[in-house]
Order: sequence, then C-alpha cells, then structure tokens
Amino acid sequence: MISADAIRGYVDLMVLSLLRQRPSYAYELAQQIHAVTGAEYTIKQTTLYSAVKRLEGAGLVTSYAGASESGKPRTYYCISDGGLSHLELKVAEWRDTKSVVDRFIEGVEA
Amino acid sequence: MISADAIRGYVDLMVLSLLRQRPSYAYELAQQIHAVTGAEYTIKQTTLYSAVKRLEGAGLVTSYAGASESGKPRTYYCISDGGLSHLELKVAEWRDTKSVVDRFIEGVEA
DNA sequence: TGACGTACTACGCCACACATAGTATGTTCG
DNA sequence: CGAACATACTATGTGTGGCGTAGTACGTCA
Repeated sequence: MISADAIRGYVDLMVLSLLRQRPSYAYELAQQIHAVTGAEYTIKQTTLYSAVKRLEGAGLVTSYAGASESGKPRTYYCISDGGLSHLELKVAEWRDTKSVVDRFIEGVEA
Repeated sequence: MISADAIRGYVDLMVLSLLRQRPSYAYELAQQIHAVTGAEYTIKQTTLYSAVKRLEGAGLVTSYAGASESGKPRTYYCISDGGLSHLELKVAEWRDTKSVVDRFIEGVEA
C-alpha cells in the first residue's frame, strides 16, 4: 500500500500520462489509477477532481462536455500541447529524483 | 535541478540514511545532501532544521550536545533503533512508489 | 573592519492530498 | 417495488512539509 505522502507531487504526472493515451473523465481516471497501481494506491475523489481542475486551470488539459452511455452528462479531459511538454519535463525530473534518492539508500537493506 | 515538490516527503529518508552511516549535525547534513545529490538539490536551512527536530520528536533520532573544533557548541544527531526500522520501511515504500510511477510513464519519451 | 563561513532560531505562507459531507441519476436484484 | 449499489460530481475545511524572510552570534582571514 502506497501512502499519500509517498505519491504526493506525482498525481499530476499520473493523470497526464493517462490522458496522453486517450481522453478520459475524472471518475474513469480514478479507476485507471487504481488498476495501474495494482490497487496499491486508491486516489480519493476529492484529490482527483481538484487535480484535474488544477491542470485545466494551468492549461495543461482541456475539457469538453460529453455524455455517458445512458446520456448522463460527463466531463471529458484531453491533454493539451502544453500538457504534453509539461509531462515530459515531469518525467525527466522524476528520473533525476529517482537517481538522487537511490544514491542515499544504497546500502540500506530493505 | 530537482524541485522541492519532487523531493517532498523524502527529506526524512535522506537524513536518516546519512545518520545511519554516522552521527552528524544539521549544518553538515545540509552539505552532505548538497554533495550526494551532485548539487541538484540544495536543502533550505529551515527545511533541514525542522526535519531533524521532527525526527527527534518522533523518536527516530536522538541528539547530544557536542562541540566544533573551535569549541562552539554544536548539536549532534544519531539515528535510533526506531529510526533504523522506520528507514527500512521508507525504503521499501520508496521501491514500491518507484515501480508504480514507472508504470505510468512507460512509453513517455523524456 | 568587514566580508564570509559556520551554526542555529523564529514566524509565517502556501500547495496538495485528504476528511467529511452532500447532490443526483442509473442499475440491479431480491 | 424499493433499497442497495455504482456512477459522476461538488463544496468546504484541515494538516503537513518545504520554503521565504529575517535575525542572532561567533570565528577567521584579508
């Protein structure tokens, strides 16, 4: 089980990388995150909804009104060009962070 | 350069892993972090001092009054047994987090 | 003598993940 | 038939951790 503290700062990266594959809506993104993490991390609804709004406010995703199969309105999100470059930056930073943290824990038996 | 957001949540891990090797004091820990990260991350004094106090409050490190070469008082910190087990837990969690985040960014060119 | 390095403290801010709570419709099943 | 459950989303507030800003105090060295 992965704590919120451990994942903090990487929700945006998760959302953007999912939206990079195809447009989606918040509720589905939550399910995908659950699935991709192998149920190791279950994002809270509030966390995810505020994340997508933050990303939209930053121009990294765009939204459009769609509908579910049953006709219920549903908000879809789509990654923007800015979102794509942001994602690449974040991925690069993630790689740096990994190598740096790993340097500290070398020699620590887990 | 690694942002504070990227490293957030891992300062404790860095400090504990340094103290695992030998006792040290806050100012030196900051220099070590700078060195180990290859200057990619420079921790702020306030961040570090609050981190060691937090760790001490949690019983993960103990402190003792020492002195610098010039005789100036200096506070040394030493990892406790609790700190060692906490470090191992954090390292395990870090490995989980790495594999989970990596699953998202597979296929993203950096 | 004054700039720089060492060693540390105090106070407050802000972002992000979360807690808690609620709305509203659709589906399923006993 | 109705009650639980899933879907899809909103509103408001809290807490933690890293940082900004600021200041203290001593030592060394040019």
